Amino acid sequence: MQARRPTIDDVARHSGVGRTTVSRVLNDGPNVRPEVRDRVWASVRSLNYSVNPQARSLASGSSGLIALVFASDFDAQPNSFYASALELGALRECLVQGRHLLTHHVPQHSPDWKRQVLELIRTQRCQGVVLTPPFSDDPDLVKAATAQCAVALISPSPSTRGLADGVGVDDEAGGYDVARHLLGLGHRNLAYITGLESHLSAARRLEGLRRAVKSQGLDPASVRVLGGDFTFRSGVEHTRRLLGERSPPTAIICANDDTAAGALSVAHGLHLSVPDELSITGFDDTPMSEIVWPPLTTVHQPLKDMAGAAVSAIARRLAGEEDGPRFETLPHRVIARESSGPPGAP
Amino acid sequence: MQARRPTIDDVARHSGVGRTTVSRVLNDGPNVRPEVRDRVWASVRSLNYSVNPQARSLASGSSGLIALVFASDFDAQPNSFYASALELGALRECLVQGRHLLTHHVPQHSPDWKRQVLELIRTQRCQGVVLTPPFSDDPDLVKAATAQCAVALISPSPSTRGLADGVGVDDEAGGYDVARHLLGLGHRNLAYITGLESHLSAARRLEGLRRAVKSQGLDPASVRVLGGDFTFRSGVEHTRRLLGERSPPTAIICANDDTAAGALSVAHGLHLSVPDELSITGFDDTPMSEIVWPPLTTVHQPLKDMAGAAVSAIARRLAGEEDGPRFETLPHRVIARESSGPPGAP
DNA sequence: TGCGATGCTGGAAGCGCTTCCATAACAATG
DNA sequence: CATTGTTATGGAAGCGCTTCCAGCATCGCA
Repeated sequence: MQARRPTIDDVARHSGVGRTTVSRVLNDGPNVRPEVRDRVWASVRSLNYSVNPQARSLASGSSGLIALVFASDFDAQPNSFYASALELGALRECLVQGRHLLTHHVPQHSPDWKRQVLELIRTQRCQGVVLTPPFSDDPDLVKAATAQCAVALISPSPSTRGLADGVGVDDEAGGYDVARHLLGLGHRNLAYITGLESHLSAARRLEGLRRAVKSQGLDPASVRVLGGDFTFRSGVEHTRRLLGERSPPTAIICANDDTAAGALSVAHGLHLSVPDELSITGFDDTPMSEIVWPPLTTVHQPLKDMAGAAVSAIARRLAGEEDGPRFETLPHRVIARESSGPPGAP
Repeated sequence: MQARRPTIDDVARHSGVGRTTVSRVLNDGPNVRPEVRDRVWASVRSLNYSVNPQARSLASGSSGLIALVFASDFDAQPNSFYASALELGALRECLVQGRHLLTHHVPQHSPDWKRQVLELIRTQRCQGVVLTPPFSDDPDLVKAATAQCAVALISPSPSTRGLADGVGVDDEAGGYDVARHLLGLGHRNLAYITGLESHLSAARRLEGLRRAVKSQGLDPASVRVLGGDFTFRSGVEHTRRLLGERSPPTAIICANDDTAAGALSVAHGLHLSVPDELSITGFDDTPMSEIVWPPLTTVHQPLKDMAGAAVSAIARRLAGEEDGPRFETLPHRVIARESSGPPGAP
């Protein structure tokens, strides 16, 4: 498509220095006189030179690649807002770190998903991998990945926190906080639609919820818990079931915004007024929570920052600046919107 | 992190053949006896060898990289469902083609966005680039990109169709079809909230809309048109304005699902019943259209397939199998859901 | 039986970089 | 002024592949 591109040797010749010196300049290395440095940069500009990343990777023995792995089928719609937010955050930090991001979606229901993740790392020579839930909760996978490259986990459960660096919010506290919010509004009859069983951070939210209920002097066992899977559909199904019960809950806490949107949709279908007849809350504060009607009360998670922090943890580790696995807790907060209100209001 | 990985020479030694032969086997080249081929594959497996992609790129002089470029700020929420669907489709096809995808988000409001896109292609040695709207509508950018690598456009307007391969639906027909749907329900007072001005395919939808209106014997000029920008927010603002008019439209056609969600949200806020008092339609059929209440009538676009087709067009072109720029039209269809109905119904 | 055509194979030369190491220039020390 | 460091610099050896090309069997056909 075009003429031969200039190489480092062209730059060296053009600026009258050795190839090694050019390399030093390009990599901000030491021991180059300022005037030489300037001369080299001038040649780079005048030749419109840019380093060949492939050659650099080969020579330096490091690919610069960081994989971001999602558990989602190619054919199903992934939890787009969640995934996009993480991807954007990771992308931005990779730019800063001069690394490349390799986004990958692994069908979580395929029998060999672990192998697929590990193969990706192996064949692409990834130097780091960011695992998202529920992959970040799987000790086997995390251990195997750690043997191959630097690993950072998004919202890992306690079972994997000791195995690799991680970032996330305090899920238990998040669950506690939404529950307190609802209890404070006067709700006494709560239900929780969980995420996938394998996704332990959704389970931690439940623990927090129970703690809040107990702190109110209520029986934690009175909270109905239904096993969802983070999808809109599971919100629909479980909400239908809940509202068909003899004494339906006055508030449904959902493990994420998608599920809450499903719950909301059922309420609309039954002509229930939200929040007057039913309060519904989500989790994550994805844009979806402002798109549905009424806007969702939810727990904000700084997803982009989390992904960025994961990438920079990997970068630090590759630079040898870390010792033991470290978990970084980012702040969450309850965002009260219109989907929650006092129970039994007119 | 681990011992030296086996190289092609290790495989050659292990299977007792020359390095060249191994390379031939790995690349499915001709002129290798079946028994030798088997022997080499056996060695590959037993050594757990995998090609070093960096070395391969350098030696073959081709990076295998295809860039997927979106116009969106890192800090703003992109149109996630739209972007995710395209990314997934591109990702899958890249897997098939043995290429790598480089997703990139360029702030469309930065002054040098064109340069940014071209720099990405240049510095990363991309062999192909998939441009999404509104980048796919910019003749300058498309021309410049074509000079550097293979280009495929998502939903290009007529102004860029001749410049590079493209895929998309027939936007004009899509606009025509939703409009016919609404006219068929009895609506006579329509409004259209467009996408960004720079996004010409949204303008084509308007042309179709006008054609439908005219075919009904109405004055195309009677259709109110407001200049949105594809965001939820613009749906909110313009719908507020429209509903504040003396004779508000009975149906609002939005340039995409996000905008329609915004319109829906205003209707809810005003306690307007949708579709009885106001019909609202979207475009794209992203999952969002099933998440909002009531579910959106919208025009389905096969986004994943479009992205896949774009990648494979690039692959064909790189293989030298193409001649002139070709535009591939994929089928669209109106998905009638509950957000549209006869006007003025009880 | 002879001889060009064809099939199979491997040696060797790169691809464009980083990095080890030797060398040169110069400053600092006794 | 000789000696030891320190700072700059470039030569050369790879990194792990692909690919050109030469070499040798083998084959078909006259």
